[in-house]
Amino acid sequence: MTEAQSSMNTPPQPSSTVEIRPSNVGPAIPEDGYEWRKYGQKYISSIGKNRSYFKCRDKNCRVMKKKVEWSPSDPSNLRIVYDGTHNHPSPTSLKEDESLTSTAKQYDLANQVLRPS
DNA sequence: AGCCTTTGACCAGCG
DNA sequence: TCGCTGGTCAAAGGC
Ligand SMILES: [Zn+2]
Repeated sequence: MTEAQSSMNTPPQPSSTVEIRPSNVGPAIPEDGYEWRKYGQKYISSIGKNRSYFKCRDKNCRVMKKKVEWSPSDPSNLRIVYDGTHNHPSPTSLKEDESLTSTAKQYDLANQVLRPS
């Protein structure tokens, strides 16, 4: 039978293209004052946790990588691991008195995350 | 137009 | 030697 008939049938269901940025993969993109581009996500069975991979968007910062690790049952508990070093000033000013007072360095503590092999 | 995000597959190193 | 895991890349679509 001609295909163009048969009333509605075998609908290709195009609305199922591909999942569009559901934003439900993680707790949220924690902005620490820099901009990052997510380039991968994997579940590490070794520790039973999810791990997201972020890269600094700055051209002078391509070496700076950020890894966000969070428990599948506790997305609120994030573990941020920074790799590399920034070679450019903060693209976005955190606040205005952060660099003058002790307000800054708060994320520095996050950098102290130990790296157990 | 550009930029962003997501998923799958591949590769390499190690024990 | 093999298997496994972790890590990265590419493509597509949407705003
Ligand atoms: Zn940077």
